[in-house]
Amino acid sequence: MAVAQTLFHTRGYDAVSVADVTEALGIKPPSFYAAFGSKFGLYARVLDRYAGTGAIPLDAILLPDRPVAEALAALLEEAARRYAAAPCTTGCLVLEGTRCNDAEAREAASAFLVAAEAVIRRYIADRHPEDADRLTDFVCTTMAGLSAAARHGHDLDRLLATARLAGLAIAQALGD
Amino acid sequence: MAVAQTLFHTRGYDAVSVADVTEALGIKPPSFYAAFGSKFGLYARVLDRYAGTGAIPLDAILLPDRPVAEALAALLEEAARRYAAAPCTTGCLVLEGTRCNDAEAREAASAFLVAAEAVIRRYIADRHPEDADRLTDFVCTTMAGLSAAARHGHDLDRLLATARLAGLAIAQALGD
DNA sequence: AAATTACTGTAGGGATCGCTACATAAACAG
DNA sequence: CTGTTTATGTAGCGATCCCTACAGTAATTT
Repeated sequence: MAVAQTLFHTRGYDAVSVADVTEALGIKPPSFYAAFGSKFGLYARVLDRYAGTGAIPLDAILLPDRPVAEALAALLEEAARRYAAAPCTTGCLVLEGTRCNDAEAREAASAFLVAAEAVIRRYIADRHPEDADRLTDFVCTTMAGLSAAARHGHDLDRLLATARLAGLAIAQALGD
Repeated sequence: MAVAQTLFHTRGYDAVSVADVTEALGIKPPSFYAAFGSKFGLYARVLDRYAGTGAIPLDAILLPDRPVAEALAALLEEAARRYAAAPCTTGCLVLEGTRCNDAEAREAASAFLVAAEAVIRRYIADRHPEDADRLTDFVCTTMAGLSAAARHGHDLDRLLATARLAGLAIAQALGD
């Protein structure tokens, strides 16, 4: 499972073939299909696993007793850190998964994205209801940008600098 | 050529097959290969065409007699407008092209991206040399985010709001 | 008009894709 | 030890991919 997660994260859903997976796992196609059902079946399980291992722990960052602007800035910085943590698995598995060419896989990844957006929006709306929509859009768009930038080769320092600049905008929008 | 550009912009390089193109153009494969050489050959010509038709006119926005922060904010707003202009061809053809699974096509798109980044960096460095690198990263990362958000379905209003928030960060970083 | 060139359509090659039928081997129940 | 079940490996199916050899038509040249 870990190697499959690395494969999908490194190359993306489309670029990983079942043959790649079976070779990496040292199994043959029939064993693969007995275990996971399909390529998408494996991907769905990888997404679940990612939510628990590689994804950003929203609950640990978006704390109720923390200034909203500070929490959102910390979220962006954490994204920068995770997206540049490993040289091969740059960016976000979910965000990158939402743009693959398989409709089923795309929708599965989008479901995780929508769920994360909802958590962020609810957190903001709790104290700044009138800013929740546009700030959620801004945070998620910035995270998508950070994921893309990481894939383009930006290292940790560059991603962090970008995340901090975005944090400035949030602080300003929330009235310092 | 226009229909090919729309095809690549709508579905991405990988998801467009030569059969799709030949059918859309009403020609047969041999005629296609006589005209364009290969799928990549067509894509390279589409990228060139895009630079003149659909891409953002950097020179018209990044004017020397304009405050840098204002120009960069205008650039982001223009990106928001273009990325949401048509319902099918959302996002940026070049930015989306940099993440396809064909190495040759990816590098061709990346070349356009690098060139655009260089223009932006030079424009900033002219008056704010110490901020050029991180502001260029921020602007390009935000544009990548806007392109992704457009593909995720954000409409013009949402993209514009995000772009304006990012503009705030730029103004603040350049000392208001 | 005859001959050469340029082009188009048919048909298919070679490779890879996700996936599976079938036969063989291993593990277990009686 | 026999019989059943489970799992693995071999081999390949049908579809699609990018691309091309070849034959036939149209246009141009002599």
